[in-house]
Amino acid sequence: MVSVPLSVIDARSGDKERLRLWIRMLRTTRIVEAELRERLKRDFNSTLPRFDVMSALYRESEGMLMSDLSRFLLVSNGNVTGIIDRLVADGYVVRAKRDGDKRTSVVRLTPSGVEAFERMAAAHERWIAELLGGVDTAEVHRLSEMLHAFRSNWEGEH
Amino acid sequence: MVSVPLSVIDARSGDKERLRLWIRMLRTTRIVEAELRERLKRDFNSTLPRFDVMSALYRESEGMLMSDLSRFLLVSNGNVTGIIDRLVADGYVVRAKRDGDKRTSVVRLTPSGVEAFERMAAAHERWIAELLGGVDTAEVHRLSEMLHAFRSNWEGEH
DNA sequence: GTGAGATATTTCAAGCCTAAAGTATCAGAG
DNA sequence: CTCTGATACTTTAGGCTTGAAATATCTCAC
Repeated sequence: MVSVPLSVIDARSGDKERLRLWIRMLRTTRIVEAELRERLKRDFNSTLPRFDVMSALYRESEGMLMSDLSRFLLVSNGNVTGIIDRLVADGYVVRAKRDGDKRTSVVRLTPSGVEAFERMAAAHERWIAELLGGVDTAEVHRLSEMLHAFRSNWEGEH
Repeated sequence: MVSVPLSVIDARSGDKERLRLWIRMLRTTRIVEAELRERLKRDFNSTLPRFDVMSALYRESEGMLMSDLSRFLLVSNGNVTGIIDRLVADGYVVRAKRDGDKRTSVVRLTPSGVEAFERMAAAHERWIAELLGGVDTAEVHRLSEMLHAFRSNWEGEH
């Protein structure tokens, strides 16, 4: 007689595998992130967080609220304030008080910001193609779908 | 007559897919990391970097050099110095000047550090099982192998 | 043994990041 | 109108992170 159902044993061993998966995912992400950080600094004297912010603003040419940015980028409000401050200092972004609500400020890229972002984005895309080039094209699709499913599932619950 | 070989077109479209994959991977990692960070803070008043350092030291009960730690964790030397400083202040880690070489210091967990890490590690494993529970067990294995292959490939080249 | 370059670690300045507290504004109940 | 709670944003304290400069020590050719 077996004292533990097989399904439970399966779940347990699956959990070990999940832990291993997480560690590998974290490590892979860090390796690629470190490489991107280094290249952004070297070629554009910029950073990943700045790139992320500019990328979000590029897609929303009308501009975004600070709170939209922090929600979209999954970072805190105060964090966005600092990054935007530095982008404004560099002339890549402007804060505007447009609508009636005096609490909000709409931030958007300046023409100079658009130009800078486009150059960075082109390089970024080439770098990713190079860095992930070792992953088989068929597997890229599978993997991408899995991660998308994970995230949809997560957001459904939270 | 086709001006661009099909293989090139394939490579191009695969690159777009790789970019999407990277963005999804980064986002998934951030979601899970944010959740872990929050729980480590809430339940153990600790952080992810501290957990990583303690995890490395736990596996090497004889202790590690600062430079071994920074190499293993993929972070800079100066970074490790700060994290170890705080762990020492908390009584979880000791720096020892053992061998002949007066430049190096061997850091290792104290009994209190071992005890604290074991409690955190148990919770951490449960959390990962919960957070990645939505991923099918068969896919976990596939995914894990892919990432392992990616990293081996990367380290072969760098 | 001694001087040059290599190695181990720390310090520093600057930027990223969070949670929590602070400021200003808004919206709605009464 | 005015009070109350919600919302948008900034500020602050503390920790993480890097790359580069600073210290200290080691190694080894001479």
